Amino acid sequence: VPRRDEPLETTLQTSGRRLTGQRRLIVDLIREHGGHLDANELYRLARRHNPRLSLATIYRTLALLRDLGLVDEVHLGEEHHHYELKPVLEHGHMVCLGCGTVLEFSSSLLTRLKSEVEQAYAFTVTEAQVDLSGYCTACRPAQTTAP
Amino acid sequence: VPRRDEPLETTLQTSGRRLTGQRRLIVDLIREHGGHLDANELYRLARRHNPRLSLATIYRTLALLRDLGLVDEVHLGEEHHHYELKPVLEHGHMVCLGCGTVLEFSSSLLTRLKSEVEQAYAFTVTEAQVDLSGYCTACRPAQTTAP
DNA sequence: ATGGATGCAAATGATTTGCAAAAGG
DNA sequence: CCTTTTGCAAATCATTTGCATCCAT
Repeated sequence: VPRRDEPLETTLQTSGRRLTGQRRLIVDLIREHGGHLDANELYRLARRHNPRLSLATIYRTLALLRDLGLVDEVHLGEEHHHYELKPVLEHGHMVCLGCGTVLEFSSSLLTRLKSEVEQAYAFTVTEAQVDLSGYCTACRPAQTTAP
Repeated sequence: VPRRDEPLETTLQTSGRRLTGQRRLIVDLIREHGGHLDANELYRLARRHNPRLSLATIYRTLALLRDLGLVDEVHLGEEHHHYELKPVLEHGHMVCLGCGTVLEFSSSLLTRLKSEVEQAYAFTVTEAQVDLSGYCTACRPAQTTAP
C-alpha cells in the first residue's frame, strides 16, 4: 500500500519548490474528494479553509502538480478540466449523461489495450485516458433523446 | 461500404433544417482532412472557399452536426475540441507529445472493454473516447523530460 | 413569403499573466 | 535575506449569443 502524503513534499523540495499552505490544502481537498473536482469546485472548497486564496493560485497549483506528475488532468464530457490524484492503478471513467455522475472503472483490458497498441503501432504510450459516456442504472429509463 | 454524402442532406431535411453552402463546405472539409481539425483550423480552411464565413457559423454548425450525430467532438490533449466525421468503426487516438500528430488506432479490445464495463457496472455505454498520449517512433529518442 | 441561418460584434466563461506584496527555507 | 508564491486585476483564448439581414425552401 503506497503512502500518499510524502510525494508532495519530496517532489516539491527536489525541484526547489516550496511547500505552502495553499498547496497542501489543495492536494488535501483533491484527495478527500477522490478527484473529479474542477478548478471552480476546488476554489469554493478551498475558500472555506482559506478565504483569501485566489482562483489563480488554484490554477497555478494544478498546473504545477500536473507537471510534477502528482495529479492527472482529465477531460470529461464537453466541459473544463477535472483533476485527480495520480491513480495507483490504471482506470477509466464512466460519465452518466443523465445525472452527470462520474464513476471509475478498472479492467485488465485497459492494460492489454495499451500494450497491444504499443506493439501494433510502434508508439510508446505514457498515458491513457478512457472515458465512456452513457447512462447509469437510475437514468437509463429516462433517457431523453432528440437534440 | 457506407455512402458518406447523403446523411447530411437527409438528416437535415428530416429535422427541418436547411442545407446551406456553409454547412456543406464545413462537412466537406472535415471529411477531406480525415478529422482531427479544431474550430480554428476549420475556420481558416473554410475562408479560403468562402471569405465571408464567420467563426460563429463554424461553431454553430459543429454543434448542430454533433447533435445530429454526424460528427464526433473529441477532446485531445489539453486543448480545445477537435471534430471528425462519425467513424464507421470504433477507434481511439494516439497523440504524440513530441510532434503533436494524431493517429487513429482500432482494436477489438476496445469493443470488448465496452461490453465488459457495461456488464460489470450495469452502465449503458453510448460512446467511448480513448486517447493514448505518448511518443511516436520519430519522437521517442528526443523525449525531452523535466517540467 | 417566411422561418431558419448567417455575419458581425459584443458577451461570457475558463484559464493565464504582470506586478507588487507576502512568506517559505 | 532572497527567491518562490500569492493575490488582485487585467489580459487572453475558446466559445456563445443578440440582433438585423439574408437565403433556402
